[in-house]
Amino acid sequence: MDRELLKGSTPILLLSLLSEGPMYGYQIIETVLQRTGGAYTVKEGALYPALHKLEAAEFISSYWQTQGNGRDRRYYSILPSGAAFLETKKKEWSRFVNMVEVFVGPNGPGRPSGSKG
Amino acid sequence: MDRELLKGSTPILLLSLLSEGPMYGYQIIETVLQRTGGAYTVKEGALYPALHKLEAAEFISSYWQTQGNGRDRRYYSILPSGAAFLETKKKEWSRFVNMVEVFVGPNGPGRPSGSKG
DNA sequence: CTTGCGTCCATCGCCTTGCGAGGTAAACTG
DNA sequence: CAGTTTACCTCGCAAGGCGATGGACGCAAG
Repeated sequence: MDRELLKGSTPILLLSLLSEGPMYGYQIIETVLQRTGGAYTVKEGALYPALHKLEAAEFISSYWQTQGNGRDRRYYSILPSGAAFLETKKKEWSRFVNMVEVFVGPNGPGRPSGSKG
Repeated sequence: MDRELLKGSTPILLLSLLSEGPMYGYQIIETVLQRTGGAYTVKEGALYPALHKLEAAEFISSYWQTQGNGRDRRYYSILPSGAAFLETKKKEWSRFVNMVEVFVGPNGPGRPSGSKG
């Protein structure tokens, strides 16, 4: 996957994931890996800075949770402002995709546009 | 439009446009402006470096065309390798969009997924 | 105990990209 | 002559993803 294409999509991914419930970093990496069938891996070097930025912007908040055995996890959960930001980002995403598809055409192979699940 | 989201999409845009026929820089800017209804402007600072990079990679070639009155235009046309690269990029684009939509969901408002043209 | 692996956090420098600003030049308008 | 449009181009900056690196803990193998 072209890394340049990925730029800017991380916040939406993170916010979307977090809108389903609190998650911790490693779990996010695993979840993305599983859901994309191994096609995409969120890299730590991209994940943590993005998470921290989102937190600094107060779109998400974090709390440490001890596992009991010493294995600490930092959970992130979405805040109301983050949910609102997500909606904005989603619309922006739609506009972006539409914009590009005006040129490349939505008739791309392997991309059914009517399948819902 | 978020500039970060745009990153990496320029080559596809350019190659797609050029696959319709030769164009010159200024014309590309105008065309994109028109087709997106003014929603998106390819900036010169992004366009020319991208064009040069594409040419250096031998995906496109250029030739100067004098207007007769002195107004020179540099036309760019897509090469076979560029067309092949475009196809690769299109597939990558589809994969990318699908990947993100696995998380944000394709149920985004304002983005009809059934309209074909 | 030591080695290695998996889990879990995080940062740093590098590379690439888009953008704003700046520069050059010719034709047309006033 | 001055301003706008057409038409090309480059530079420095900001921002993001990535690979490398590092710390810390638990568990299994030797």
